[in-house]
Amino acid sequence: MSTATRSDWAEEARAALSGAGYRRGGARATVIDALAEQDCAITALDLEEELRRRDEGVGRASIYRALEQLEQLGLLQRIEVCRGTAGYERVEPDGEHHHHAICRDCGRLIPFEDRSLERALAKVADRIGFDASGHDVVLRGLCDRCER
Amino acid sequence: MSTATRSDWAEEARAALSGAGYRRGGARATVIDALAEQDCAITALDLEEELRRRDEGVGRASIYRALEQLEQLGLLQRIEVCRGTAGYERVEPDGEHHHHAICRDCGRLIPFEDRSLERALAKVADRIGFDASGHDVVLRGLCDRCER
DNA sequence: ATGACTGCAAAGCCTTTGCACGCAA
DNA sequence: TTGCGTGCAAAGGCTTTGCAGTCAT
Repeated sequence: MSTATRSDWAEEARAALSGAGYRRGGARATVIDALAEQDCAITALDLEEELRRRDEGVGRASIYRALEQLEQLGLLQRIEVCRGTAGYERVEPDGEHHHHAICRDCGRLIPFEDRSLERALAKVADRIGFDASGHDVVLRGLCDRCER
Repeated sequence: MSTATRSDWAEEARAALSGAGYRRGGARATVIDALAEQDCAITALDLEEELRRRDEGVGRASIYRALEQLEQLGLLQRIEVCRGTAGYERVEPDGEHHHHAICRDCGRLIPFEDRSLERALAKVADRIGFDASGHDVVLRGLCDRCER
């Protein structure tokens, strides 16, 4: 198990942004803190709503801009959660990550990790000579609640 | 190696549609024939353009509708090729399928197959108790042309 | 003082929907 | 004849961009 914590991620994000020449801005700071607390992928619009509920409202454009910058720096991973809608989640400093099973009925995201899947992915990238910096895996089907 | 051919797929598609109670329509037939010829994923808009070039133009709405119906019947798989844009490709009758490495520089799609990856995916779905009917795998990084 | 950051509104882009007409069955 | 299939145009939904005001450095 990893020893990384969520605040490590926020710390790393701030450092990376600063290193990349970004200034410190209120909206982006709010977005980073909110992302640090998420357990799984969240969409830009859900994030906007959550922040508004907490009275930390941030302009929609600022949210999208922050997400894009963080993704660019390799701090966030973007995944498609519904048709045409993107979700974002932290990329952990130690490389630890998970994938998702997505229920086609209720849309629920079920995160999972699997070592042998990771090994297979690394091997295939090597085999085909592709310099893979990352990968997405999504299982599609019915979750245990919807299956019955 | 599979013995399935592309016309098998078109055949199967027509049969499945007919079995599902769909009538035979010109626009959908054109879309099916065009899909049968593709080597890899194609977007709705690229398909529209290709058909127009061939003077077999089909209304955009009809293309989207056909793609959706075919996906619903399990004859097409939808994958996200660019941010917010979907590509579609045939699901072969024998279950054979491939995945993609996508170059983040030039956007090129490099298809690949891998048995042990498939095994790992099947095992993990089983392990977490998820009734997976399908899966997406995308490797992200730089292709051999852009790496240098 | 300079230039990045922010929020609002407008524009963009892919996709879906409404509707009238045409065609398969 | 019935109602599915089609095409056009309009509407939707998510995301990006333009711009003027604000704030960090």
